[in-house]
Amino acid sequence: MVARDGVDGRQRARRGSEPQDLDLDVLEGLLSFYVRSVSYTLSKNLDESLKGHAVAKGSGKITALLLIDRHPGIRPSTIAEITLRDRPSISRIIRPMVDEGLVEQRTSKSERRAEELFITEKGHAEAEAVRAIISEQSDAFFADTPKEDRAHLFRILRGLYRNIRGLP
Amino acid sequence: MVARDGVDGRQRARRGSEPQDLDLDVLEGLLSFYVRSVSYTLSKNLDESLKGHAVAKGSGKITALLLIDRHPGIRPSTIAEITLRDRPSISRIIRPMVDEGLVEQRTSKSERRAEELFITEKGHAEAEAVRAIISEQSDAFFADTPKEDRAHLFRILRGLYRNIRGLP
DNA sequence: CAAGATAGTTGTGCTTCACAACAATTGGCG
DNA sequence: CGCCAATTGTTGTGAAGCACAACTATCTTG
Repeated sequence: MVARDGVDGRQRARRGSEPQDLDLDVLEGLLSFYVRSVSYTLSKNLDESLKGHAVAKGSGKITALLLIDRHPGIRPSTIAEITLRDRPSISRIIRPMVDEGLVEQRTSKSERRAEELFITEKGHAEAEAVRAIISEQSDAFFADTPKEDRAHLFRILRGLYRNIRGLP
Repeated sequence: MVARDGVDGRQRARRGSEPQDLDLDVLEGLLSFYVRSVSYTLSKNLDESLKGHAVAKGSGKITALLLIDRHPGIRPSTIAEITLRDRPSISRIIRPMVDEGLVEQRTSKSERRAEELFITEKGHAEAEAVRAIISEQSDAFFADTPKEDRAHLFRILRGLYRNIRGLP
């Protein structure tokens, strides 16, 4: 019923089959499709905006930087839990940040297995800059979206995240 | 102030440093963090539910299957536009589906560069099965979310997607 | 002190995805 | 008609994200 052609002789006008008018409701139930699209676009935009910014490329680095900035002494395994990644991933995310002098790593006194992470001055400045860019980019992304929808979206997504994590 | 320990002698109870009570509002503005978390969890769940189901592993295959099922004659490049992927990705997604007999590929009569994709009976059955599983899994995912929030989320995400695509 | 659990690291491989390059085909314009 | 640019699908190649296994060091428990 949809996107059919040829029979009615409109072969020539079909230039790319105009994907606009395709029945996207096919994917109605496919939440993951829309979520993926938004997620993909957001992180691509972010990578673009942060080009050259030490933590560019990879939402993992950004999240880690912000977490360490606001939670001095946080441990890698905690970051792993929060970001739904495993410990090796966090380890590989943090090492370059230490190498670049954004973060300092000290073994905990009370538990010498654990490492405590602290932001450096350079790292803090970077975190501030990143926060500004994120905010700006977020505004641009939502330019055509009503403010209340934006608030809704945040609230709902945060709720889903808490469910995923098993938080109250 | 957060995640501190040792001083008060509660070393034993610190099992994982209780990341629950961390101030997640740090990431308030970081929409991409929540979106990534939800996206990641959804596709992981989906992969799990679809284990063994031909189109398991990869939202790309699922989307392609459903699109071809509902839009006979759709072309790979159109699927690429819709799913925000590039043509090589779609090519590599579709070939195994053709090999497994889910999809048939015929070169268009009016434009011999283009391939038109059609669902086979086997593919249609698979699409139906996949739709059922998706719906089921979506219900489970939203079990603790108010119905209206779910509707909101769909509407807002669809709007953002349309913005991304430049659709009206 | 021995056994098991935990924190962080390193090794390795899988999956996703983009960019570049290519052949085949089409359309436009002299 | 004939050449050139654009488009469709494909293959080559490499980068990035991420998981699982395995290892060392440390801590807890019996």
